[in-house]
Amino acid sequence: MRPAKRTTSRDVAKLAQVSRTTVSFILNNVPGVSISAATRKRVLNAAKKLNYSPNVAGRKLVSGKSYTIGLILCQSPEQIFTDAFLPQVILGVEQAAMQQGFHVLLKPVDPNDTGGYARLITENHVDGILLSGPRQDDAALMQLHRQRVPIMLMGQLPETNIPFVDVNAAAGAELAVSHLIEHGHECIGMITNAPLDYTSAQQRRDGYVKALKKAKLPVNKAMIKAGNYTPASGYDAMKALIQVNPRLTAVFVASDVVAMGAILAIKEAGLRIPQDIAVVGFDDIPLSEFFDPPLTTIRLPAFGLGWAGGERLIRLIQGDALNESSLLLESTLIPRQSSL
Amino acid sequence: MRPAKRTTSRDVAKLAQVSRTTVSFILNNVPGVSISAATRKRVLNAAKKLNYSPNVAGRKLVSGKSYTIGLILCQSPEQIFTDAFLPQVILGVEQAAMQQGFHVLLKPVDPNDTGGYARLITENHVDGILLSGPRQDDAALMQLHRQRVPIMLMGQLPETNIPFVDVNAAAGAELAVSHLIEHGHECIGMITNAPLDYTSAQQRRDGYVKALKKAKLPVNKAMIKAGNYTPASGYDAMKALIQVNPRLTAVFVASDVVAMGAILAIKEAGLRIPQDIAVVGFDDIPLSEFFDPPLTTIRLPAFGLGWAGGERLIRLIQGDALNESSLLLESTLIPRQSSL
DNA sequence: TACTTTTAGTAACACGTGTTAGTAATCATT
DNA sequence: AATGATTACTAACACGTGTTACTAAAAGTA
Repeated sequence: MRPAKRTTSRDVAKLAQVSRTTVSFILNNVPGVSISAATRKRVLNAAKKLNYSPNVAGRKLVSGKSYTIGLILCQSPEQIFTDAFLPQVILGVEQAAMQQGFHVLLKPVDPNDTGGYARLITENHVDGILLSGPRQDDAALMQLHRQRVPIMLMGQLPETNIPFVDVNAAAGAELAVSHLIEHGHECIGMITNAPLDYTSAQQRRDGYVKALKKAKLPVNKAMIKAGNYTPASGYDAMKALIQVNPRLTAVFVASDVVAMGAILAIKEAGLRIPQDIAVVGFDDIPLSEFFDPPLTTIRLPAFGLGWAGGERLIRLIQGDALNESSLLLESTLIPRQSSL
Repeated sequence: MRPAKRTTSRDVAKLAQVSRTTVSFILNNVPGVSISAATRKRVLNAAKKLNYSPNVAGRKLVSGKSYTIGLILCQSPEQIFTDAFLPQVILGVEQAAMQQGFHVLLKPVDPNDTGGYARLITENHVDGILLSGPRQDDAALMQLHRQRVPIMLMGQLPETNIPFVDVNAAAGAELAVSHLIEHGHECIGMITNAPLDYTSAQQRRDGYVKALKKAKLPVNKAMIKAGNYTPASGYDAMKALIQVNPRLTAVFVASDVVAMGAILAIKEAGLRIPQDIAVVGFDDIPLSEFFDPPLTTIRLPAFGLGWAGGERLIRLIQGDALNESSLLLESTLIPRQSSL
């Protein structure tokens, strides 16, 4: 009925005929203490024989460390549902954590009731927090930061000095739009990946604007429509864009998923891609190579982002100083037929 | 420098002028002990004032419970990268866990070195395990099961009596193929979602076979090609299928993502969908509505699967008897233009 | 009043670990 | 041979909590 009794370090000590302290010294390879080769071997054998592994609860209690990081996802459910980008990021985080012997606690939080995750820290469940999709209005976040809780953001929060890792989305967007300009387009629309109160949407819009300005092309607010992560939002936005501006010859859609909807709208309008309207996406999801036509897009280092975030958070937890507190990862243009 | 000292139940006790025991009784609402209304109020106020929350490490140590479940993902990295189904499942798990006050520890494991997750249990990190994508050859899993560790599978392992939740993939596949048969197709190929040593691939194949037999159509092994989660594998499989069998008028692809590649192959062969070859997918990922043409597919209750898995695992952990140990969720046909 | 029951609370232990301070035995040095 | 240093270990404490066994006072009962 009841789960088989756990084997403790005391059991190992008894079997190896030494004190519990010695067991701890040996298994943790504590530097500066001397243990004879014979007893070391005896203890290791005993540990293996009993299949001993230390109880994290006890260890956590005395050390104050939980060797767990909290991965907080502030994205809306729609984004989590549709975002093909996220799994790669998560995988990267997990990989980095595992390399350092850390675990990952996953916590999606409703963007509206942000801050419910603070309990993870106060209850000592996790040693630090990796926050994906931070929001400006997150009061709990600032509170934790003041309490010197190790925090690493994935995404930026301009007004703060909380360290972050992020993809250089603005540069990526500029890359995308410059690519269109180089191919002779002068009337280029944009559909954002998300509503504009998300910083990730702002950055991409800024890159779009910067590329236009650099080429001395006019920036027209009516040419920018907002998506909300879903293909359906891309479909609606594209329809509106075509209707408002018949001179349109190209569109930058700041999310491949949203672009999928936009492409459908273009086809339904009887226009050809890329001959009538060229399309460039953003994210390089695994499917975009198989779009019809294959989608030119910006490849983001998703796995690398997660990895860097996890690795740097753990360094922070362990008290190592980061030589530069934040990190911007660069992206690459993947040219395919939708813009050529 | 050092993180502000934690407030413990001792601090609360001191402020409220009572013993630590009393604090514990009140905050945990222990039944059967009598506490005057006055002191109860005093303690609650003190706790609130000090912003006290109990340290899980201490609690875990004495109770043996961690109020955490381990979500083990045995999928290969390719699948995790491309599987749009997974985020919804994870969200469901988290939701169910949260409702019961549990946390979710995420652990992707390499399918080759399965069993690395056993440490989560022996180290007492988690109270139970929710295993997505179980493999037949997973010795560590059986070992844990014998030790009476609470385990819930997402997906089935035919030879065992470990409780599971799963989607009735066989029935879903049958639905898909029957739909094609009803529309007059007699020469129907199949591309699996994964190599055939995955049970999820077997189940879908079995549904395909069953539908053919029911309609007294011949089953031809050469008409079944294996995919491996990626669109590229669908592309290759479809090319092979067309080459081998020119009479083909329909194909059932047991994954929307893989279907995306198959669709490209069909178009490149100069064939039209659905006039020359009808296509039915599986999963109903958010994008499939926006495929060209929109993809007929089987919708799975992804969120519900995760939710049920989490909820039932927690019931298991808490010692509740499940009235039926396992659960099969049904799926729905979503007819769209790719088969009409 | 004398006895029992209920109320309101506490002291002390257990959980399993890491770590500091200390102790005997052995070895090296003068 | 006497002293000091090193080796090889151990006893005891601390971490923060839940819980059992107990007590002293108050209330109820005969």
